[in-house]
Amino acid sequence: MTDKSKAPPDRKTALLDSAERAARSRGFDGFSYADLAKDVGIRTASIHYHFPSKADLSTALMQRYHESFAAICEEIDAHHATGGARLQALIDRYRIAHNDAQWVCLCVAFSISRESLSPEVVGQISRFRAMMRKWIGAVFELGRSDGTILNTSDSAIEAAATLSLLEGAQLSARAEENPARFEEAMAHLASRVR
Amino acid sequence: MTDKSKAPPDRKTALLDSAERAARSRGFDGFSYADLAKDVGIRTASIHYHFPSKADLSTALMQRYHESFAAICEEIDAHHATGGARLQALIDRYRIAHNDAQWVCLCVAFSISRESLSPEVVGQISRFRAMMRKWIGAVFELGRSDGTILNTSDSAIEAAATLSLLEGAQLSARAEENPARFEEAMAHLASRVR
DNA sequence: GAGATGCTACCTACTAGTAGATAGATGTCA
DNA sequence: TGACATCTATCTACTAGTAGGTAGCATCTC
Repeated sequence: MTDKSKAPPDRKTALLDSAERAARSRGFDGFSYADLAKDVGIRTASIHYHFPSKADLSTALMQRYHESFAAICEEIDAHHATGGARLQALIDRYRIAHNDAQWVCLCVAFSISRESLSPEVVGQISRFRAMMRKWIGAVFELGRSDGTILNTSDSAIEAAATLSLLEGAQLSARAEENPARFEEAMAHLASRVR
Repeated sequence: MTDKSKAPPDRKTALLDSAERAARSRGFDGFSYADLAKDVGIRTASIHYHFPSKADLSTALMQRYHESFAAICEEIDAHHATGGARLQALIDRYRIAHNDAQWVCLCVAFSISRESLSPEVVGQISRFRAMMRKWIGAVFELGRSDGTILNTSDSAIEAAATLSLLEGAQLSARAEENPARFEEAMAHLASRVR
C-alpha cells in the first residue's frame, strides 16, 4: 500500500532533469557524472546503472526532449486556432525555455558539441529539427490562409528561418546575459502576427 | 638567412589559428592543449610558454576575433556604398565563416560554454556583440535612407535581430550538417535587400 | 509460512586515461 | 652571453567507466 499520491523518488528522471539543466546551461562537454551525482545525491558509479554510458544518457535526453516538444506542439494546436496565435505561442515557449537568459534549447547546446556526440544523437538532432520545421511550416501555411501572419513566403523557408531565429535569439540573450536580446531578435517576426 | 617571402613559423599565431578552428568546430570545452600541441607540432608544455593558462588563450582569441571583425566591417564600408550592399556583404562573410556547415562564429561557440569562461572573456563577448550591433544598426539606417533595405523598423532592433539570425543560421546549418539551412534562414532578410 | 532465489538500486574501491599546469634542463641564435 | 623558445618529466585533479558487493524487497517453491 504505497502512497500513490506521492511520486516515488524516480532517480532516473531526476538524473535526466539534472543532465538537461546542465547540458542546456553548460553544454554537453561542460558537465560530468560527478556534477549529476552531486546534484541528485548518489554516487557517480550509480549513474552507470541507469545510463551505462554518457552516450546512452544523451540519447535518452534527446528522445525525451523530442517527445516533450512534440507534445508542446500538439498542445499549442489544441489551444490556438489561428496560425498567428500558434506562432506566438511557440515564441512564448522559447521565451520560457531560455529561463531568463540562462539556458538554451537542448538542440542548440548539443549542436556545438556535435563532434563529441554519438552518431545516434547527431541523427536525433536532425530528426528533432525536421519535426519542428514541419510543424512551423504548417503554422505558416495556416497563418497565410487565415490571414494572421503577414507577408508569408514559402512555408518551408519561413520554418527554417523561424527555427534559426528562435535559437539565435536564445543564444544572443545568453551570450550577453540579457533577456532583452531575445525580445529584440523576435520583434520583427512578432510584428507580422495579427 | 631565412626565406622572408615565407612567413616565419610564428607559433603563437599558429596556436591561435589552431585554437580558433578547434573552438569554432568543437566549442571551448571541446578541445585541449593536447589537441593544439598535436596540430601545431609542439609539446603541451610549450603552449604554456605562449599562453600561461587556457583563460589567457581564450582572451587572446576573443581579442583577435574582435579586431579582425572590426577590420572586416571597415573593409565592407570601404568597398560598398549602400546599406543593402553592406548587409549583403556581411551575410556573405558569415556564409564563408561557417565553412560549409562545419564552423560557427567564435562568439557562438563561446556563448554555450559561458560558465567555463573567465569573467574577462564574458565581457569580451558582450563588447564584441555591442560593436557588431552598432555597425549593423548603422547599415540599416543607411539602407533606410538610401532605400536599399525595405521595410526597416528601429535600427537597434533590426541589428539585434540580424545578429541573432546570422548566428542562428550558422548553428542550424551546423546542427544538421547542411549548408542549405543557412541560406533558408537568411532568405527572408536577403529578400529585403535591393 | 519459511526458506531460497533473484531483482533493483544503490554502494566502495578501483582502473586507465586526460585535463591544465609547473620546474628545470636544453638548444638556438644574434 | 643571454634572451627566447622549446624540451622532458612530472604533478594534481578530474574524466568516464568497471568490478564486485550488499540491503531490501518481491516472488516462487516446498
